[in-house]
Formats: sequence, structure tokens, C-alpha cells
Amino acid sequence: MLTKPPGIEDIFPDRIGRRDLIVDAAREMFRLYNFREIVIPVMEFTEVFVRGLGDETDIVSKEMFTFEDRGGRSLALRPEGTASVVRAYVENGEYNRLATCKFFYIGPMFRAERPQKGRLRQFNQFGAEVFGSGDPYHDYEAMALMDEIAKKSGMEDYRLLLNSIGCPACRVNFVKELTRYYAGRKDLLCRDCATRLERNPLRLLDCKQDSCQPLKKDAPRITSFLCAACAAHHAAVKGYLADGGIAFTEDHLLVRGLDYYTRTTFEFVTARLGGQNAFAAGGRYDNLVEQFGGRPTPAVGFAAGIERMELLLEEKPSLSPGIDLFIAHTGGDTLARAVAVCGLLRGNGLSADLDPASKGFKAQFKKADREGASLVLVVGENELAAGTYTVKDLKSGEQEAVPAGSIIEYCTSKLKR
RNA sequence: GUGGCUGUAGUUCAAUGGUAGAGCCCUGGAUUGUGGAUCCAGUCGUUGCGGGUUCGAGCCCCGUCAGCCACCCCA
Repeated sequence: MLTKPPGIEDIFPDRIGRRDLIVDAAREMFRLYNFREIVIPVMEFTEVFVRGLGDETDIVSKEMFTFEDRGGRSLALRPEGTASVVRAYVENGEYNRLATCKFFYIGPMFRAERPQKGRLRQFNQFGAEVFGSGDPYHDYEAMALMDEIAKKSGMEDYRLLLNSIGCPACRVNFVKELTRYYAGRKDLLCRDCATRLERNPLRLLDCKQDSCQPLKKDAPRITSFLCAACAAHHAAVKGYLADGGIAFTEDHLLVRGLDYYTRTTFEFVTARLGGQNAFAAGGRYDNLVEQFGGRPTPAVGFAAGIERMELLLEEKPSLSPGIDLFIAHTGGDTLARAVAVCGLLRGNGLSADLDPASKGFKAQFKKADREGASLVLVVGENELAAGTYTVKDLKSGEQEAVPAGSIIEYCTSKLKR
């Protein structure tokens, strides 16, 4: 049997109802917040992600699907959306000239990781980016937007974690101090943290090893190393959140895995996803556009994992809408009439279906029930002779004969209730 | 990339090393023009794949593939 590659899933209709809770909520909130959709490519030159995310990051160094095109250039399936949006923004000079622009995207991302709960090799994200303003309002806007999407989707039991990792200037001082702190306790570190100390000291702060937890308690806090401008920005973001009634938890241990963040970082987390506790995350990246060759442009954004949000909504029923009418017939002339009236109903905006095989009314009613039909329209020999249709309301069980000429009006008004 | 657990019908799961079964689903009937509930009947298998041990393997051993979970990392 042919199978799908590991970590990649087929999503059948029974899951679509629940996904639509999320995707519809996102689209609606993006509209209300004046974000415009951008469709970015599913693959880029590998260089886009190396430049965007940093070649030391795990995502770039070992989790990308890369391959060569026929000219020998290296391409990669996108592991995330921000780098592509920035590339597109810079490449299209028109947008780069606008004061602020707000984009959102929805689509699949690819990472060559070992699959587990809440972690797939092909997964779907929606995300938003604001270019052209360094104002803390937009940091707040990104978090408020994501919070509203989560609420509107029906999610509960989640928290917003907030931190600031400062700008490159103040981060240098912090990293120096952090390195000194941990270097003095080298023999207490787990093996992973020993390499973190060399490669990426910031990540020492989110080690999950029990033995490393006590070390964090007295570790220096980045918020006390922020320069005046970064501290003011951070305070302003918190002020907006407080005024907006968005609950958040300050977490000085929150550092993100991508190199491009400056100042604000945040995560929406839940206790119910095992190791994959974040279902949405983002932050500010004021230097990335410039790194891509654009003029200096501050920016802030976030991305959310649709499948992870879906897992959190699992106990909610996945409602599939069902059709308005199912048409039952007895074959021959009644089938021809059924096909005709089915087309007429559809032409008038009603969803309708039928089964061309003659199976007896029992089987057809059963199918109507399974398809979630509101009404069954019966076209048998009797109806054909009388010039009527019998319409049964599956919910109430009541049925009546309706003259053929007024079938549209009858069904339309019946379905309205 | 590392580790643990699990692979039996469409699905969820049974089956001391000795004839592969049940619930659900599906199809049909009870009800010859009417769904859901109930009852009855029926279809459904290279026990993931390849080797080995054994008189005999779904069961034990080795390999392999897949799934799940955890680490790592991340949405």
C-alpha cells in the first residue's frame, strides 16, 4: 500500500469543522484589525531562511527540507513564514515605501523533525506581521489579536507569557553577565547546557532538566539589563496590555529559538500539550528588514500552529454543516425528475444531493440522515402523477405534499426556521 | 539525531506456543413508500513486512518499516 511520509497527515472532512473554528476566527479578526492577506511561496532559496533565522538555529541547521533545482541552486521548503514575508516586503519596493503595512498569511510549513504529539513535519500556521512602526502599540496589537482569535475559537486554559530580550546593544551586557554566572557553575550543568553555554547562552534559561532549575533562580534577569529605550518600550507594552484587559505573565526565562527577535517576545502556552506547550508565539524584530537589504524598518509579528490549537479544542464537537435537502426517488422517470429538481434547488441557493442508484426509500432516508439533511424531498410514482413533491422535515418527522410549482418557496421558508 | 512503548477486520480491541474472535461501522431484513431507537442476519483478515526458533508462531528471537510518546527543538 502506498502511504504518506512520516509526520505528514491527511485531514479528512470530520476534522474540518473544528479547524474552521480556528481559521474562520483568525480571518475574521484579521479583517477587524485591518490586516491584509499575503500569499507567500511554499519554497524559497535556502539563503532566505539562513539569513532570516540564523544559521546557528536548529531550524536552519538540521530541520529544513532542502533540495537543488535543475540549475544547482539550493531551495528549501519554508520552515516558517516570517522570513518569506520579509523577503517579499523588501523585494517589492512598493510596499517598503509605505508607512506601515499589516499582513497576515495562512498555510503549511515544513520541518524535518521527529514527529510527536503536536509536532508534525508538515503543519499549518497562520501568522501576522506589522512593518514600519516601532511603536509599542503594535506589540500590544499583535498579542491582543492573537488573544481574541484564541478566545473566539473557543479556547480556554491558556496563558500569555511576556518578556523583553532587549536590543543587540543591551543584550550584549546581559549575555556577558549570564555567561559569567553559568561559567562559575559549570560543573552543575547538564550536558546540553554545557554546549548551550558555548553556542547560545540565552537558551540556558529554558532548559527543562530538573538539575538545572535551581540555577535559574539566581541567574541574572534580562529586564534589569535593558537600556533606557528598551525599558521604556517594555513598560509601554505592559501598559497597553493592562489597559486592554489582556492578562499576561512576565517570564524572564522566555527566550525564543530564532535569532531575529529584539525587545518584545511572547508565547501563548497551555499545560495540555506536553512538551509542545506553545501554540502561538512571536515578538518584535526591528533589524530583520535591514538584514534583508531593505531600509531600516521596525517590525513585529507572531505565528500560531493550527494543529496545536486544534488539539486544544478536541473536546468540542466538530460540527459538519450538513445539507439542506436530500432527494429520494424510485428510479426511471422519478430519477429524471429528481435530477431536475435537484438542479433547480441548487440554482436557488439550497444545498441538495441525491443517490442515483435505486435503493428503496429506507436506504435513501438513512443516507439523508447520515448526510445531515434538514429535509427529504420525495419524488415517487405517486408524486409524479399528482404533480407534487412530498417534503419531510427530518427533525420534526412531519411531512406534507407540496405542489411542484411552489417547491422553492416552500423549502426556502421551511429552512429559514 | 537519541530513547521507550505499540503494530490483529474499515475502526476500537480480544485471543496459555495448539482451528483468528467481539463491539462499533457498513449492507440487508423485521417495517413491500420513510431516517434516528430496538431486534435479527450478513460481508470483512496475506495478524505491518522479511527472516529465525519450534512438530506447530498473532504470541518467542533478530531485522526492517510504520505509529504513538518522551528527549532535543519548536507553532
